[in-house]
Amino acid sequence: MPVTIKQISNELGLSPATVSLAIRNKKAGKKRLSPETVNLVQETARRMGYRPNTLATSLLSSTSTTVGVLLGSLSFGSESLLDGFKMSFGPDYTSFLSVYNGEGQREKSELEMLIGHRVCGLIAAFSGASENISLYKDAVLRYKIPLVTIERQIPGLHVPLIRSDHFNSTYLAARALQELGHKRIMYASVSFSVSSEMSELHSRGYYKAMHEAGLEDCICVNERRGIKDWYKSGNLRAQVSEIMKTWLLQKDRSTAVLVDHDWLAYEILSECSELGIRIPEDLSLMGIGDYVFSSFPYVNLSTVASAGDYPMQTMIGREAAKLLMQLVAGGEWDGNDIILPVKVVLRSTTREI
Amino acid sequence: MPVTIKQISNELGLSPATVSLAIRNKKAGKKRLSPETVNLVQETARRMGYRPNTLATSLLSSTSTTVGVLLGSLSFGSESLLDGFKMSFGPDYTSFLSVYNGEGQREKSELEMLIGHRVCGLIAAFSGASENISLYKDAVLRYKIPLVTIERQIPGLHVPLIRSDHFNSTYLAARALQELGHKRIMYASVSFSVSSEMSELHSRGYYKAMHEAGLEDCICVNERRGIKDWYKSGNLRAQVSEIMKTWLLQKDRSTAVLVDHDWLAYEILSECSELGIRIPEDLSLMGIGDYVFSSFPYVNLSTVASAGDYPMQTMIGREAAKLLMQLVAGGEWDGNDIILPVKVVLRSTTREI
DNA sequence: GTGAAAGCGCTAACAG
DNA sequence: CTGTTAGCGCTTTCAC
Repeated sequence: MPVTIKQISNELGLSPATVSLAIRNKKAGKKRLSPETVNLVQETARRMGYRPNTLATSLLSSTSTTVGVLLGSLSFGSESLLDGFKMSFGPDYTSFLSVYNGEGQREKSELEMLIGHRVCGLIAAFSGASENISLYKDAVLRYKIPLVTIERQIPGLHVPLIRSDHFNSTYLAARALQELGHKRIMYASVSFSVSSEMSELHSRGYYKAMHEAGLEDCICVNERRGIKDWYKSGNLRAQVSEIMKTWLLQKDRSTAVLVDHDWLAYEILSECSELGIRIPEDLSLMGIGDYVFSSFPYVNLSTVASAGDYPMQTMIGREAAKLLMQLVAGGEWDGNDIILPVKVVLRSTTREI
Repeated sequence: MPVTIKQISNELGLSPATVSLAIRNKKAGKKRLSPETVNLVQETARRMGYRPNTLATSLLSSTSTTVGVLLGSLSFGSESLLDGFKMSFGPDYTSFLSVYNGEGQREKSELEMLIGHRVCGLIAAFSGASENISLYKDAVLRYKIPLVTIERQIPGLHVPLIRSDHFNSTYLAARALQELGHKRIMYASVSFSVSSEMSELHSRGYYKAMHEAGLEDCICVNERRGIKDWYKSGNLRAQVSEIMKTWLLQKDRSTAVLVDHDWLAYEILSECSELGIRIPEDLSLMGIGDYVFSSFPYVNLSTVASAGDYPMQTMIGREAAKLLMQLVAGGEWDGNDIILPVKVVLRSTTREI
């Protein structure tokens, strides 16, 4: 049913080559087509609803304008990430969206599909499944597909990583709390299988800030298996109870709690209101991430935000896509990962002490 | 750089045809290849990192396994929608994600791209820009691309629409409030250019419930231009002030307010806490949508939710993709739109009176 | 059992 | 200024 160049050429009694040139108005070399022909052809093409078959063009030119986006899951914040990608993709590029929902097998098949579609570039959130590393290597080394990663590195493959500055998130947060006069600052984290690098950096930032200030650290780490919907209300309840129990049992209670993630803070806010613990009077609370709800007046959570012009997820998406576009255009990578800066935002869940 | 069948055939001294058959292990007709050949070829293909070029296959077969997803914007809730799509797309399908950010011109070019890529199916949120209708028609009528719409109809094109039951959202909500004993129920809405159909149905549902009960209606509609980030904190402030002012000035104040959208309710919660209006003691508040935050204990908003197994956006995505897959497989559409059922969820922002 | 040839839609080279 | 030819990578007849 699609209209082809051949159909137009038959309709007009011209050769396909002429039609092809006329449609794109290509004055290649010295051979200018007559303006009448060009007009006639373009007019006819429009009338017949002709849409060039990108598949054919890509096949012929061995290049495409499609980029693959491979994500581990579609959850809260993904929309901002995708929005960031869109900001930097050129207007002529389209993107495939692939999601593997934390399944290594799916990650593999989605990646195979993207390679099969001969994407000209790739943005991926690697799962960590070692059996898939060779496929990523194939994509980059054999198929020469420029690859930019987010969230975590792919071991053995030297490609750019774009991420938030996890180390400074906790470092600056702890420092900010210290400056408010807090001495006993607890750090609570819920780690997911997906983010071990992140947790590691978070812990280190916190330690450094505490040790530099000569303060004692107090850390409370919990596990949460299953990344799907982990942030939805209720799914963090057990971890939050654990954190609050730890706090309640402290002989010398911390005056501030710094948590891994805003969503954890939201749950703690709930828990505290049930427990009759007033925030920030009884306890200062700080999150990380600055998700939409944190700036919402009703919540007004102190947190660590992107220091850039957009929310962190958007920044990551934007920078990742920007770099990818450069690589696709043949540019060189300077070899450095992009660590996006953060800043502390003090709102009303923290107080001076 | 990509590995081709020809390379494999050269490597092995076989013909491309044999290799092609062996790779897919196709025993077409009676001509079974010798198992040794099959093994040898498959082994070699694996070793060489062969990935079939989908572009070539699609071109040859005039079919593809890519579906186009065209959205007006990427905002809060889009991730659930996309997740819903993914749930129903077959594992062999990939999707293009196109976003036009409310710009008619962009909608056109993205749609053209999708057609150019010869997607086998299309899910679209039409912008309402009449100049683009003919292109949608071209896609469906000329290119025979099955199309499923979400959010709004495309005038003049008889294709399925998947949406939430807007009418019953307000109808059931108003009824629920009546059952709690409320007589004076205000309905406040912030309408966007994008959603006139929705607003219309919302109003009608509310009216019906009030008139059936013999109660007087009180409606307060505000405009909010620019759909991008309309829900972010602060962007609804003016509208919310207007709504609260209307309420404060009522001679006989409404005991309940029903709003168009949970996010509006969140803002009202903030506004009320600043104004010293207690919810639900002074005023019962009900939203529509049941977004993640509504079920969050700290908010606990009474609202209208999906009556299905998943949140509304996910349901819409799931059902839209499911129907599309049926159409792609050659199935017939029964001609009816899919209106997804809703239910009232009473939480703690409403009280009996 | 395997190979040769044609063609999907398009464009680049080269003739005319 | 326009037409002919060849070929991108793949699969499908149809011969051998």
